[in-house]
Amino acid sequence: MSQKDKITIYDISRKLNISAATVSRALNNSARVSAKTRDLVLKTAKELNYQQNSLAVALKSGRTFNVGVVVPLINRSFFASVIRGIEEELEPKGYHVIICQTHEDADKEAQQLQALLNTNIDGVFISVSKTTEDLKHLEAVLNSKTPLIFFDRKKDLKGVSTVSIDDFKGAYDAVTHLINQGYSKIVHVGGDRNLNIYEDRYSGYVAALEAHQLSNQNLPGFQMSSSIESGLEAVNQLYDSQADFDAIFCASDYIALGCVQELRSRGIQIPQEVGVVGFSNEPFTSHLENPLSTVGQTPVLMGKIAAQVFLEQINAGKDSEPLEKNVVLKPELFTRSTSLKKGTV
Amino acid sequence: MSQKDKITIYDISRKLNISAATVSRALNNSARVSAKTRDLVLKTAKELNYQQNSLAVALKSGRTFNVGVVVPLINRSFFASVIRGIEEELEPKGYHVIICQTHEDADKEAQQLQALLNTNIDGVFISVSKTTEDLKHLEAVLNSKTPLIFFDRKKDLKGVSTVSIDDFKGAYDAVTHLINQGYSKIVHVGGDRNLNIYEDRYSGYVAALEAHQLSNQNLPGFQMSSSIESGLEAVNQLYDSQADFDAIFCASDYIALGCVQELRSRGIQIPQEVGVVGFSNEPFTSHLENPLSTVGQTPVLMGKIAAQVFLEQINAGKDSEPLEKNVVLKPELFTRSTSLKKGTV
DNA sequence: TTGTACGCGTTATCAC
DNA sequence: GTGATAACGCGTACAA
Repeated sequence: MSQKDKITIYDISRKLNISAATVSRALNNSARVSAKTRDLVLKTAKELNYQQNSLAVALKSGRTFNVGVVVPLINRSFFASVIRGIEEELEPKGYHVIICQTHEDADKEAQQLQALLNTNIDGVFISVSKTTEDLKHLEAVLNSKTPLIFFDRKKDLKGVSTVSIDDFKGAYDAVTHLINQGYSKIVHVGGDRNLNIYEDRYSGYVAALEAHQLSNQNLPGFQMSSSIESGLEAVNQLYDSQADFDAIFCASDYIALGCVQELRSRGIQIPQEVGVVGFSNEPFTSHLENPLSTVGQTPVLMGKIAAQVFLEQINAGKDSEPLEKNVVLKPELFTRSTSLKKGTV
Repeated sequence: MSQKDKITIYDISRKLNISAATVSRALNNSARVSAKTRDLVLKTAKELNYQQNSLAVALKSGRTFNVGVVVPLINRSFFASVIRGIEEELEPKGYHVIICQTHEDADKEAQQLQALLNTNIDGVFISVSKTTEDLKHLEAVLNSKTPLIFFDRKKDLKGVSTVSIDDFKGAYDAVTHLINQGYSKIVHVGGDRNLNIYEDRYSGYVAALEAHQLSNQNLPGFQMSSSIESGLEAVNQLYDSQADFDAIFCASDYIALGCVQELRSRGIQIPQEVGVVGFSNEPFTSHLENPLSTVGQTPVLMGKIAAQVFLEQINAGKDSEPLEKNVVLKPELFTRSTSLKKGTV
């Protein structure tokens, strides 16, 4: 069974004394083939264990049935889940998903995108890195007529469809929940507002405070990276500056975890003295002894919808105007132990 | 700047009134080109924003500079880190890493592998799913002369290099640590021993007990899936059967977390009454209020070494005998709060 | 040093 | 219904 050399449609055609063209037609279910020869071709193809060379097909057709997914970090549960959603939707249609991570590096992002383009990808899904400012590499994708879809983290670019969640509402709901639980001096430890998601979460936070006449307290604000260390540092700064606060709304679960750790090491009671809410619903948030309240983002659904948008674009034809679709998903608040001052939901 | 149509070496050759062959040579730094024409070609290539069509190159050369990584689950920190190690080693060499997940499904694994083969991948890294019994799809990879490398979870197959950690030693060290901390009735909640890693962890556990004359206690044993639920269930079964135990060595961190949760909900003191050790050093283990003791597997290093083995194989030439290299890494025990009965390391 | 011609495996467009 | 033939874009013997 050591079938080293790849067999082609020519091997089949020789064996059957027919032309390669006929074999190709038979394999592709063309109507212009007699049922008899088609069955014969299919049978011998199976016998010889023929495998279509998708490289040749791609070179000929221009379609590779490969799509690229570019994310900052692969090991964030959020991104892994979005990818899973894309896979679940696209693999049944014969597509392959190539995953790239940028490690939040704009240069690396540009390289990855260029490399994907070189392999004649059929489409690109991207959640941009937080250092991305220049958009040339994204425009290059559009210029090559390759469908481009932003998910979660997006940039302002014509002709690009986006799938995101309503970060404003997610933040607004989270802060409102804190207020309903009896907290009134709510600090926000946010992310880099260069990214739309962190900008929107900040705006939602501000709006919720305003809606409850709590916005004139001169509360300190933070823009930090999404990490445990940021959370530790933020809490330290709050106490160093003797700020008056009774709750922290964090732009990420990692920040929230850092806050919780530092608060606890200072002997602060959570949620009695200080309430904490995170963002993303990373799995570890529910594993903690005191599960963390957080905002869920339905990432699998996000991936599925992004994939559907891509398929629409493909079906519309390669030369049609890029359809610009903007889907916004609803976030979901998970109220767990770190924010339940009253003990009820 | 709407450069829609892809430009080829022919476009360059026409513009310069030279042959496409010369352009190709110039682009590939062939010695058989005058410096003058080479510079000219390179310059106009840049002007025209020429991008090599890697599909054509692949079809011609048989090399795609794509490698596939097949893992059970992408969102396990362990696998994500191995992938990162592979990337770090291979991307500088011009390779692309295509990631596939099998969701522990042998059929899906076979499909993924076949699909990768169809795209003329240059190599395959795989950690097999736990349901994999039939090895035909793996032999198919070998028959196609594509380098195949097992990491972590391996199968017995000739001509395949493997990179793994010493699971036996990892388990042996963990159990010995528990014994040194004063535990003597140590139960093992293991994984499916169809997988070599769980088999080895079980053997290491048994050997450590034997080495300390603790093996004749008729302790109950478990083979369960790696999940929180498994841990909950195992602890429940232990108490239901009124088993006499004072420590649990778990084959995974998720099982360990489940054990900890159930023990705590029953009011058992950890580590005073019962000690717990997990396996893998998933990040959440150090995030817990009571950080979980666990066995670390240096996954990034594992990925890097797997990549190096692959490169060796490639450099040895495609038709050379497949070199069978077996690298075994040393595990690293992280002793944290859940196993420190004496309070010291 | 450069050009010609061919092949990689497939599909599409012609004829017949 | 079937068979030549060209074409996708590139690399490379071979010839010049």
